[in-house]
Amino acid sequence: MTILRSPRLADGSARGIPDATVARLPVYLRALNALTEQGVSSCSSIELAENAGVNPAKLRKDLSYLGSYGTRGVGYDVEYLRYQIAREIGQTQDWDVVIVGIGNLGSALSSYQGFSTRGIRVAALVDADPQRVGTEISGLTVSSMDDLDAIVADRAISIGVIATPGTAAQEVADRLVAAGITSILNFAPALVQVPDGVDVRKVDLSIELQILAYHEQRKAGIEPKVSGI
Amino acid sequence: MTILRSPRLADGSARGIPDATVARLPVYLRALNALTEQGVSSCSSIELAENAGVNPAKLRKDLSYLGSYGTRGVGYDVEYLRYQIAREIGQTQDWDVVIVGIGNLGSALSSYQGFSTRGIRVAALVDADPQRVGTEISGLTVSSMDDLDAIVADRAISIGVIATPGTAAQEVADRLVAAGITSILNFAPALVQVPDGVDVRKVDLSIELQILAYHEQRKAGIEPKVSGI
DNA sequence: CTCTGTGAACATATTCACAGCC
DNA sequence: GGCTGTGAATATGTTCACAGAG
Repeated sequence: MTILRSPRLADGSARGIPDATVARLPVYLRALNALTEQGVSSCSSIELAENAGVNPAKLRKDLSYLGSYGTRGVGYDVEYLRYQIAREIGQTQDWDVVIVGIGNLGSALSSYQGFSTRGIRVAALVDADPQRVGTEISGLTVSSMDDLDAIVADRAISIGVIATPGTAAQEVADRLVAAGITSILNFAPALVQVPDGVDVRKVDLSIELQILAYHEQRKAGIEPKVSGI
Repeated sequence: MTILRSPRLADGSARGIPDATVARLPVYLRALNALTEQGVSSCSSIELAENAGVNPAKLRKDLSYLGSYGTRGVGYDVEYLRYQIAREIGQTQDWDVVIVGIGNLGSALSSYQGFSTRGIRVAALVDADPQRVGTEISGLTVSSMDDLDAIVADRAISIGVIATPGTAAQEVADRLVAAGITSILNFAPALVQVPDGVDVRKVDLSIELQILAYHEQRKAGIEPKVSGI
């Protein structure tokens, strides 16, 4: 939740892309990859927007924050645009992440197929439970929490994933920050406090379903009222 | 992404709570539960906001959409507010969900501890792979896709979770909708199209990390420039 | 003529600041 | 006096609609 702000474009190189746009750039990248696989080498904002599931105007506005990478009257060169977005979001390099908490969810994340093609490399697994330390999960050996500092330093890891129970989340976040991690993806159902300069994003599996349940309830509750339609 | 809209409060009973507020209500519920466990029976908007990780004004505005459940000069009764929010988001009942795709992620979701206490009950597991059908995961037997219609109908399930590879996602979504599912949580890295009236929410594990990577890149790239501070 | 890039209009969300009740 | 509930102000995000490049 502690996300850096810089939405105004100042001088030359510092861009300042809106958060909402940043969150969609990976979606566009995926859509462009799909088009490449289909052998499409050029596309309009309408086609790309369809593949990404957004409104074409929104897509064009989003891309306009990066620069003018299209051709008026023609559209976008798929490969060129793909490279430009990849460069913008740092996908020209791989990012190493360390996962803390190798329970069911942590194990699933460790072997998640979708990461490698998106510039994410699971570089290390850490767990507090001595029973799990030494275990091998999809080619990686689970390390002890005591080795966290060394792992983060040695492999120059800046992104950590918390996949522990909620009760351990804050403690783990503190350890990650102390080890030098500056970005955290938190799957634990708990709020974690971090110092300024550290970004946290939260994925809460229950909350997503609770939101759907809310809408379900409304559907069920409202339909009887709208008997005319 | 196809979320029903009704932000305007019309006559009496139809409320119309903003999406952003709906997404935070489960967070408040969790914070209230935490306070109850600590033996706190009353709290101010400031205390609750701290526990939920939001601004107190935002919290008060969010709660104002539900009604006036606080007492001026005093604060909120934890138990009473907890009940009111629970009722609003449909947490006074349990919601059955069916998970499709029992790979690593699907298995992890099946045994996720956080659901049961949040009104979510994993009622059925389904997989297209005959090898997996019949397997038992945390007390549930994996069923065949052929049985999907019967399962959804018999257990009156309205929420489905897609945990398949991206390539299967649209096919699975179609099957879920055909079976009568009206809300889908999609973990597959793919866009799914659904008819009007069906809600889809998407959780994309890669994208969350890619967004963090973007911010990491900025931190790394910008610091050398801001040498004065 | 086609399709991008973008100012302007609109919609939603957040935060401020204070009136009103306890 | 203290804290909620909320109008008003601000910030952010989305969509429209069209000027302008090719």
